[in-house]
Amino acid sequence: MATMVQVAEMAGVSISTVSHVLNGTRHVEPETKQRVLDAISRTGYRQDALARALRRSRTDSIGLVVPDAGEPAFAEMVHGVEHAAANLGLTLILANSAENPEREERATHALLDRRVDGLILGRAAVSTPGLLQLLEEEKTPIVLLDRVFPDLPFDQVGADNREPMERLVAHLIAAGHRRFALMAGDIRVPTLRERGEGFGNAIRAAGLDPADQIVLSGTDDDELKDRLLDAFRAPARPTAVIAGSTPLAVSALRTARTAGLTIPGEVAFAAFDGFNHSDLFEPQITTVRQPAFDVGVAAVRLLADRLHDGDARPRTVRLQQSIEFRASTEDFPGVDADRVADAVAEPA
Amino acid sequence: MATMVQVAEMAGVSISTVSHVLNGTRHVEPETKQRVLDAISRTGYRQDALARALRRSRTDSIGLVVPDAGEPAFAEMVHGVEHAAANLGLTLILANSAENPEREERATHALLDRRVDGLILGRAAVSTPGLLQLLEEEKTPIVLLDRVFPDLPFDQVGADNREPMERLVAHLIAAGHRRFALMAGDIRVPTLRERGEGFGNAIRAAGLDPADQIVLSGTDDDELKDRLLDAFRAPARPTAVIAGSTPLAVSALRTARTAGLTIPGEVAFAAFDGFNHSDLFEPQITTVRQPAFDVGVAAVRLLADRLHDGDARPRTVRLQQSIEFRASTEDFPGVDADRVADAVAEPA
DNA sequence: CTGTTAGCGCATTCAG
DNA sequence: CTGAATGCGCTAACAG
Repeated sequence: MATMVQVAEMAGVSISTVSHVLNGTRHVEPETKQRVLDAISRTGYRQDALARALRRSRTDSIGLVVPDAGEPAFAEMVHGVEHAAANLGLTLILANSAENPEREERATHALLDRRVDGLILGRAAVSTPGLLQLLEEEKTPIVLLDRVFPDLPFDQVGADNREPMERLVAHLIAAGHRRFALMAGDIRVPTLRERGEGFGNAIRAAGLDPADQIVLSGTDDDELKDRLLDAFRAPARPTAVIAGSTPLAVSALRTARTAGLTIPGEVAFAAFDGFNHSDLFEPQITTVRQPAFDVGVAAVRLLADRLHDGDARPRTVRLQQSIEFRASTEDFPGVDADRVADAVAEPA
Repeated sequence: MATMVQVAEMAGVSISTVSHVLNGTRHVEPETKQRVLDAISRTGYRQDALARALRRSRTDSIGLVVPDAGEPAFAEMVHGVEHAAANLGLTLILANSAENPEREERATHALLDRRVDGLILGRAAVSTPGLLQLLEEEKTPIVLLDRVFPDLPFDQVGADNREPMERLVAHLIAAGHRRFALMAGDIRVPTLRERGEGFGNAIRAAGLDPADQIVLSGTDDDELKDRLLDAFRAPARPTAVIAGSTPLAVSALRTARTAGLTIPGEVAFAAFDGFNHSDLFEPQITTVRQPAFDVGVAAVRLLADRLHDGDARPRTVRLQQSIEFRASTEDFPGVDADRVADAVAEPA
């Protein structure tokens, strides 16, 4: 590979001049400039991004750590981040922690050691003390992605999770549902916790008895399924199930199948994040859709702003989710009238 | 950030010694080594990957360019590549060409300029002359991903596309189908071309009349839909539709809906790549499933081998696809007996 | 067993 | 308007 030295020799100028025509950083006589340009194209010279970065102390790259590259929602965020980064001329270094605290810390260090100009971090459900300390001390701008932590002094982007859950549950209550099962999942994850909170808010706001609601939280998928199955087989089974994420939705759907319950005939169903092309398949699932691509874009935007003004006050951006109402919550034959009467008779 | 110089000063040794304890590259007296280690932890020193890479002429990173980061199959490959790269201590620089030749060339250059140790390239449907020339001249190891080009002197990984298509079509023919529609898509893409070829092979092998088959190729999605709709409305409409990719499957399903045809009641259907969790939804779609994650892993493996032995003969690896047979091709009430008789009476 | 030194390829200050 | 020289932070001869 040719270096500036060979270009300079061929053009009969100093490497300083080559550098300046390359970067347009000072005036160069048109004629010499042309000689340099010719030498560049004849040698096929290309700037070495590494050496340039070392000298300038900027890499024009950003790092992205996601907690689960396999989940479609995160894959979409990666897509959005890549897109926005490319638009700014930044290259993207990607790492996946796979919800593993050690991998998360290692990946974060690896990216920082590569001197990324900024880092977008979707934290794992649980982080190492080392990572938390690193976050505190690190000077490189960091944006937290998807999983929003209230008290951290970082720019953060995520979806608004409580509001759509409240709206969804209110909708189902208005349709007559009184007993819900929520597949809440790992509530150490802010996203899932917030969705769970939205659920609680809606139940209380409607004056329903929280004791009638089944909230299944935990990290053991098999156990969640078992508990949901028990609920399905109990005398007063839930008439509506809400899943807080795609994996939880898969578990819920499998459990409904195991229990022999049809959707929406025997149980209503809705999911956050959900499945692609839900409009094409039965059951048509009511879905709270997160603008995952845009969340990624917004993260880059926050990062770029911070790169530009390091002292601005940290911002937390919440993107709105939309609810795609479909048959899975609409076409059920109606809730058992007795049970509805019970629930209404003895509000919380 | 602390540099080796401060560590060396604090430990009372030369930077050379610091470097050697860091890299374990020559023996250091246990006692001095300990002093260095102490100084490192007290200063919070971390190696600068940039400077290290510049000096060593290796970045311990690899580049990945995908043609469509939004397609789930490629997202899975990205996941697989990241996973395998991380296992080898390599960081991943990701770029998306979005099927745009200029972006592809720009991205490839950007990664190469960053001196990635190797590059995994999923080519766009059409590349610039500049990219082709670059590929020819470039010394950095390159592995072609997913889209296999027969005559190129590169390591390549992709799925075997002809065989499963042949098997699928044979299966459908055995079930009585004689008139197919293939959503072939952009046959400049090797993957789609190979799937199309597999289709042709199967038709010929069965002695069916190619003229009875409808092969819809092209890049204009609306036009493909229109032509499929025409086919659906023709007197002798196809009894089975095969989609060569997920986007094509979406188009086909929408068109079937427009035409008011039920699956599999009135038309059988199968798709390559398909949808996640197809077992949970109706219609349950027969799917040719590509091991996308493993394709990504295999690409890294090829690249690592090449990094280790640059002179080995280029290899092309084809991973096998599995066919998930489901109701969409199984439970149709049967093909129109007359038409079957016709087709059998006048073989190609 | 350890230290000194010369670059890796570039951007940039300082001279001219 | 252009060139010479310095150093970003590190590794790897080379020397002792």
